[in-house]
Amino acid sequence: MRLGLAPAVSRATISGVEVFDPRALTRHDGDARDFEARLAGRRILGAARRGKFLWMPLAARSADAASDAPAEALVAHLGMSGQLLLRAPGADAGRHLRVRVGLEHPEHGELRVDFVDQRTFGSLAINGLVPTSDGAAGGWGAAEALVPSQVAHIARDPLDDAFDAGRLGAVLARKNSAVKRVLLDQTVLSGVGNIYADEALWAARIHPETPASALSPRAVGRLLAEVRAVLEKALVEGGTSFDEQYVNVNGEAGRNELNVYGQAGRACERCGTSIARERFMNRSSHYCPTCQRRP
DNA sequence: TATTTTACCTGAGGGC
DNA sequence: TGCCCTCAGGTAAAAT
Repeated sequence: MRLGLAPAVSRATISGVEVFDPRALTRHDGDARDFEARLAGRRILGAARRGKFLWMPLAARSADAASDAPAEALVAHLGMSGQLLLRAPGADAGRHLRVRVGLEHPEHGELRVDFVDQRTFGSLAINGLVPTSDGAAGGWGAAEALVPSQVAHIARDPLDDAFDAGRLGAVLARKNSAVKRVLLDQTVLSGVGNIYADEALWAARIHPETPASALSPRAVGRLLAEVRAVLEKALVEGGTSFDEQYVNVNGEAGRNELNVYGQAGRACERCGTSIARERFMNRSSHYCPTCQRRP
């Protein structure tokens, strides 16, 4: 989504903002009027991402520009069902349109970004930027070593050049929690949700309930490699469309195919054993009982 | 302090 | 037909 958004929003000026549902602003610390007023007339500098958080740094208003570095950003988290759709100005609103951002781009002309969200777990916010703790760029597509303050506690994703693999190993070694629980903890590593956790654990042949501290350094290395492979594949395929909520900026579904998630009862691709599904943290885990031995 | 559970939310789909 | 229940899951607050 960030890749699709970046060329359309970079250097564009926000011509107007309409908030149709205030629940889309649960991460914003002002009301809808404040949100609209603070965005109108601002210029977007780019589109950056860390894990599942996306943000668009905003140029300072010329009057209060103390430095060249942006001071705040428009932050988005899509939750489960959020979409940022790039649409022509006259396009249909659709049923779950929550926020509409009108843009004027120096080359592409008039555009709009629609924040559409069925389940309303996603939201937008205007948030101050703070320096990164490690001094590296804030995330993918970030020009500066800055990150929105509400994203500062989120770890880098495993594909980020500045990702600290040593720290991951150290955290895993001292956690007795199930390894899948740790994979889902965005303060340890980001970008992995329920689907990609199951896929990476299957690929690494590790049972989701294995205590993180019980993994050998070799197993940790294998797991990290598979997490990276799963994320890279998903990015190439444009994401995973388990239902119609997962789409790119043009509303197109991802084509990523899965080995275990949602495959309960089907034969394991490697050994033919029936894929198991069980409750885990109020959701589901999918795994192969033969390839992924319960500890 | 560290870990685990729950609330938030809508729509699809199944059972009766 | 229509009501009730379950399920989907990321985050952060609340509970243990």
